[in-house]
Amino acid sequence: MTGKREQTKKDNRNAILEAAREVFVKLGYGATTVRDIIRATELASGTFYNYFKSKDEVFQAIQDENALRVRPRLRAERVRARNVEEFISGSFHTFFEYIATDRRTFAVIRRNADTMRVRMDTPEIIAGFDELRIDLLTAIEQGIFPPVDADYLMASLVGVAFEIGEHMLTREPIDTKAAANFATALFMGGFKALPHYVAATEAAA
Amino acid sequence: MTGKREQTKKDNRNAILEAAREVFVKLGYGATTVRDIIRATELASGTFYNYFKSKDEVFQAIQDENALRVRPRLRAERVRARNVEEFISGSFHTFFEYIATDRRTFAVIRRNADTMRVRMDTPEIIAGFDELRIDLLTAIEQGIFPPVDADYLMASLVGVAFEIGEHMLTREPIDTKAAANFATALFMGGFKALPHYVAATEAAA
DNA sequence: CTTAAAATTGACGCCTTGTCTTCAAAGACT
DNA sequence: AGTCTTTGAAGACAAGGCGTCAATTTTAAG
Repeated sequence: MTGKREQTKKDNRNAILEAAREVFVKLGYGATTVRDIIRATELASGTFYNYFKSKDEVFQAIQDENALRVRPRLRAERVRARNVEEFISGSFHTFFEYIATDRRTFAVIRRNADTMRVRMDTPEIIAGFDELRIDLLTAIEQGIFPPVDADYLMASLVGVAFEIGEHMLTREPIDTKAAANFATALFMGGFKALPHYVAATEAAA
Repeated sequence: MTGKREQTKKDNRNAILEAAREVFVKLGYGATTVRDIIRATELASGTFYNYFKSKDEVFQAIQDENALRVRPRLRAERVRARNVEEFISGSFHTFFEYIATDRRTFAVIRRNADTMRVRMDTPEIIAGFDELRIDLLTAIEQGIFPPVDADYLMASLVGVAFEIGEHMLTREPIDTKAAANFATALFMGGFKALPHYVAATEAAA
């Protein structure tokens, strides 16, 4: 017995999310209203607010779901890595393949005519960044990576991934391998030149 | 004689922009309304629309002004460069110093609680990116740079600049030189490893 | 001084927002 | 099965934003 109450709750939430995805792509994030979203469902306007506080929160929920889909893959890739190259190369390949495959989802993420860029501050996405930073620190401790500034390195990886990812999608045909190779080569060469670094807290210890 | 009409026109426009900067920082981009902006001036609501179509357009105008402030400096740095290192290093130093200095302006640019990230698609900013791409292509032609994928390289530079820039601002004290050195080293090392590349159009010729 | 053009004003109609009361359906208890 | 309680969907409502426009003031020109 599932409990009818629980079931409709899930159904309604999904209906709203699905409608939101649809409408965000069609109208763009900025132009869509909460009413646009519920109008695309069978529900009443007041019901929306039982599930989300605003259209922003729906957007976050969608982003979180996206992040949850890629994060485990990225994580697995990094844990499996036995050296720097596998770490970097695996991450880029996975990420680029994801955004190339999941185009429909990425359409929501991507630049909209009247909104900014990627929403990067949802809990899940932040958690993903943190995970990356910790994995980098671990790799440095284990001597897989040279002791560079993990925070800046993370920032660089993220920046390159998103920017190249976006350019990659504008090319025809979409070549995720070429994009990943470019990014990987950049970092593989760059590592050797990076200034070595000891975090302030560790230096004090 | 300046012409009184022209003068008040400029004054009004500036008043709106100044009020907008103030309000965007205070309330965040998403939460501010056109009314909030004009309320922070002496003007009437209708007047706003003689100058801008929406709050979005005001935001763009602010971004454009910002871009116009940095672009010439970046350009000069690149034109002066006699080799790869000067090109890269000069650009990063200039950019990081700019965002560190002009904090108030950057506060508008930076992540807001309820909006996304940087608006990257205003005409001036796009022009700035284009300028960078062209400078890169020129440098490649002149043999200063190896023949790499200029588009991806530009994307990487931009991604790294913005992401590291943001992290840099969270550290105390703010060390623009260290940030620039990190980014420069990454690319200096990375270059040598990048796959050589001939753009499709040129390859066809 | 008169007339024409330009630009500002603020009220207006339309729309969205988030809230709140009402009420039907689901589940609990006997 | 019958009654009571709780949940949550519904949809009306007040508050307030949006963009427009006729009226009015301000500047420039003749």
